[in-house]
Amino acid sequence: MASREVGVGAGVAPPQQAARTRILETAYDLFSHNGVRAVGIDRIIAEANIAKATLYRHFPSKEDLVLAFLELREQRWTRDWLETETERRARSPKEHAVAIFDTLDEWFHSADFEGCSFIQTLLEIRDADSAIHRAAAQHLGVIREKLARYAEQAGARDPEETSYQLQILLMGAIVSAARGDHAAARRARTFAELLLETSS
Amino acid sequence: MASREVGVGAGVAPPQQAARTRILETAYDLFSHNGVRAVGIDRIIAEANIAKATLYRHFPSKEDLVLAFLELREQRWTRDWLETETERRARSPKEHAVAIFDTLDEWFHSADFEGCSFIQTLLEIRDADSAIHRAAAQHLGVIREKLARYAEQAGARDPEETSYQLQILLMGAIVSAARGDHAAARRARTFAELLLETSS
DNA sequence: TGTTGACTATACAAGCCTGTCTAACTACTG
DNA sequence: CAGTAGTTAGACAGGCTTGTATAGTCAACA
Repeated sequence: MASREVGVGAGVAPPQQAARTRILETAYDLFSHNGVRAVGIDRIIAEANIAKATLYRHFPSKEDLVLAFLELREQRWTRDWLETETERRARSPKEHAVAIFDTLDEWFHSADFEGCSFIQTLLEIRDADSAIHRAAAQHLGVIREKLARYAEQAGARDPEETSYQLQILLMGAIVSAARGDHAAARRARTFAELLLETSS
Repeated sequence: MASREVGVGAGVAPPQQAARTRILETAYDLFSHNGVRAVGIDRIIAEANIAKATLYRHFPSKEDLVLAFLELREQRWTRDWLETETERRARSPKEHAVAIFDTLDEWFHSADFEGCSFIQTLLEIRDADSAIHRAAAQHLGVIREKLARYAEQAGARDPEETSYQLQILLMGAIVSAARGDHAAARRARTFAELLLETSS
């Protein structure tokens, strides 16, 4: 994944964006590996080598930083990785819904499997009124919509219902992998094939 | 759920157990609804109406209290509720594996659906070497073993493999419900029926 | 009746948390 | 050359965190 620009600006970063980028990159790394609750502002400041005032200039509160992190996570994890990799793997749009579990399989076997930040954040910040909780839920909603398109391409009779079922599989496999089940994606994959055979 | 004895002692509580029980009851309520990370010792002390020294007499550290909470959670949630209710609902052992999703359905629709403490704790405390993380993983393992027995009773060819798949469904449904999907258990149920039809 | 053990209340240590503020430095810009 | 905006380092506030220590209360029991 590119470590230069993060979709905040376009093209070459104006110099005043360099600090912001460094902050967000560090937050991305720490939040995605440890959860947003376990990582404090001070640690981000230390590892990003910036001053506290600089962080608070770019992100008025930790909540703002977390929301920016989730946004970036959707770009990098959901779009640039999960979707891109899945659509690259599949030989036809019909196969997207199953190929997504092959993508997961590769992830689960990678050295630093860091888990799903949306699920983790959703559970960590449980207040349903909080902007962070709602953002995490919404980012999961975006994934569900993508699954609905995949279900449609696979010829599902009820793509909406199938997408909810696929997401249950997806999230269940991720939690199972976090528990130590390295074969979770394979198990979920055979499951998904069964679902699509029956519901199309 | 009984609010007197908590399986710590037997029968009538010796007077010196009263404080311990009050601490553990309060911790159970707070931890299960808010997560172990979000709840501090001070809050437990305040709500249990006990002195700080009393808490540290019974539980040398917060980690000990969390481990005791997870133990109690297994007794109450896994055994006294999930298993008991599932086996009560099923008309025969063959139906256990599907009935568990009816039990979940009732849970998801209850007023204070608090989520699965084992999943939440597993994700909150990510250090795989931590005793808390390992305990949470192990309590999920106990559930998987139960699912293997249910799969066997349902006539699954490979009860072990089926149990892993059932747990992916189970945990996926729980996370989906936490996201706001009230129909998650119903969706998972039809899914489980499909699995058992095919794999037996 | 005197001792023991559990409890209460409260102060305190040491550290981490978010967030504000000051003061100085740097680099660009009019 | 002066002004402005971004940055840096660090102090500080106020609160919360886990855990320890002190001192006093209460009840059971020998």
